[in-house]
Amino acid sequence: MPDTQKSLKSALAELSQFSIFQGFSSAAIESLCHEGQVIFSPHRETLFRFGEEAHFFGMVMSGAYKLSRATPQGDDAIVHFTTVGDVVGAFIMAQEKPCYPVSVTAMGPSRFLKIPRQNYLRDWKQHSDLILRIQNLLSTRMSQMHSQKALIKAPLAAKVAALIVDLLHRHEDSEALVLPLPLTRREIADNLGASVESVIRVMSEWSKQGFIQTTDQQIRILKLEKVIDQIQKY
Amino acid sequence: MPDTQKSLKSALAELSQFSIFQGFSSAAIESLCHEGQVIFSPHRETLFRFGEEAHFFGMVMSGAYKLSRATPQGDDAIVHFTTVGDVVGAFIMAQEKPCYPVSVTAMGPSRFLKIPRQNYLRDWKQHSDLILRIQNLLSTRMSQMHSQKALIKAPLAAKVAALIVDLLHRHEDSEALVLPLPLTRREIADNLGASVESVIRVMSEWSKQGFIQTTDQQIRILKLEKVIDQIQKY
DNA sequence: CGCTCGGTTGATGCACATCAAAGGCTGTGG
DNA sequence: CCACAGCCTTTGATGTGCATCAACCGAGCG
Repeated sequence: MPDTQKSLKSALAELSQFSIFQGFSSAAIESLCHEGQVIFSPHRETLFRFGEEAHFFGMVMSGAYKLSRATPQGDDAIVHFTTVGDVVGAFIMAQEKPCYPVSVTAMGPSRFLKIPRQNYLRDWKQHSDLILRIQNLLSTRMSQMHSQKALIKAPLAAKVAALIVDLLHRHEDSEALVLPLPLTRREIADNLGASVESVIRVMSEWSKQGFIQTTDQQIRILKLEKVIDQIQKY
Repeated sequence: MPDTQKSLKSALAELSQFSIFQGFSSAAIESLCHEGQVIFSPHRETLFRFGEEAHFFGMVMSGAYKLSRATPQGDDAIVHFTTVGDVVGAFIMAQEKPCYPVSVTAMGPSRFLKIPRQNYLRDWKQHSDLILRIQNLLSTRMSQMHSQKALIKAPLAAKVAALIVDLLHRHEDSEALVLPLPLTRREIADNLGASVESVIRVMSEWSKQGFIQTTDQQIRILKLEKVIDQIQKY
């Protein structure tokens, strides 16, 4: 038995935990993920590249990935951070000859369930509740982009604060005070359209004030209220 | 026969033109839009308001609407411009108690097909190809937001140019050189997160150069290549 | 040990916001 | 019919948040 299938079989129990598969039997999940693979991505490995033809979609099983795009200036703009349980690429599967609209790169060691487009066209498309779940994920993402857009004119501190709060809320356990993904200042900057230095100036001020604390890429929030205050302040 | 139903009946022929209803029979469309109304919105009338419970979704039949959100500073951020054929609010219909994530306001006199949420839950949800079409519209919108995000660090001129080019491409006939909606400098500014004055400075320069020309809110592009150049230039 | 990567700090400059003032145009009410 | 208010556009003067540039430190790593 090839390695990939073995890994899929052994992952079945894990898969049934994810909200997208809630209420599906093991057999149903197995059929939906037929020929799928659990991919291990080391830190900074790129899973899909912007513009490539999209033969696969899938779901983040552990860790996190950033969705990014090259800017005309040559650097990257991070469009979205995907975390555990997020679906990637599913909503372009129905297009004729879909191409990835963003590059997908691991942030820290991560695992991804990679499913052939075939499956989408054959199985997923027909399950209207499956499509609706995907649509809900997509619409959450959309609404998050909207919130971010509402802050364009706000000072940088507000944007950073909003990003932190958003990422914090992704945790299942809503009491958690640690961001669910390793995040460098550069990545924050690339997501907000700011420079690294400016982000650093904002965040080291907060560190001094004791609002947050970072130990190698892990950001811990000490005074959440204070951070939330920054969003409104102007 | 009440006025609203009459207007729906008489609109059936028109409805069948829209891509979302392609391939559906008159009877099918009528059932999908059962109890729907064609709403006429005068300029600047607000159809839905941010945060309100969403009892309706629908489609732009003529004119255009802006989707906006209040910023913490009190002014509005325009999140998206919807034009003819766009669907509004459909992707939140499947949520338990959906609320509009944006306000929807007419730009110039417009018409909107307003459909009760009921219909979505009863009919639309089951038609998986209908959902897929909506998903495609949504994913187009998403990808447009991504492009815009890739330009955050670009100079204002590039953002304005990109917006104009994007709106121009919405026309069925791709040769058209007039924007498909009346657009004030303030709306452009609110969409890009810039100040009115800055937008004006960029655009009046282009007018002087003869790239564009505006006669009461109607923006005509005279030298498309020159405008496109602005996106890359930095 | 040189390399890359992440974080930090200070000096300088610019793109754009802000403020102020004015003119045209439309609708509205006295 | 005129006055007035609101909206859109425009232009100039002034200010500032943040980018940019430059330099340095510590940690991990082949």
